Amino acid sequence: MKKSFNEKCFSILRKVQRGRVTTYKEIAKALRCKAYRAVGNAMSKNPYAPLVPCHRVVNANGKLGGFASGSKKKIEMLKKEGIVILNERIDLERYLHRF
DNA sequence: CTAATGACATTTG
DNA sequence: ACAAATGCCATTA
Repeated sequence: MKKSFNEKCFSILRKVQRGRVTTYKEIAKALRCKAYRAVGNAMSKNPYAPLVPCHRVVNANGKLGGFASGSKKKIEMLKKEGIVILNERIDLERYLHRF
């Protein structure tokens, strides 16, 4: 059985190491699609909660985006991983993971 | 199959 | 620079 779109997203996101982030667009690009919307949807479902670091996924403009347990929580987690967040924003130039 | 939805992105004011 | 409007894609009802 072929992998669903979300499972592909998870496979990619799973590669993102600690202290690093990615964007919905980057994931879509890795899939050779423009379905960043669908990627976000997949994350919201996220059946592989601890296995997939969905909190390391942010918006393309460096903003946080959303999070099931609250954006606040997301910020805390990222900060704990060593990521510097300024004004609820992330320096993508520095932390963006490239596939 | 058609319509509605959402953890987005880009363009416009 | 910020806020609102428009466009996009896959999933779900």
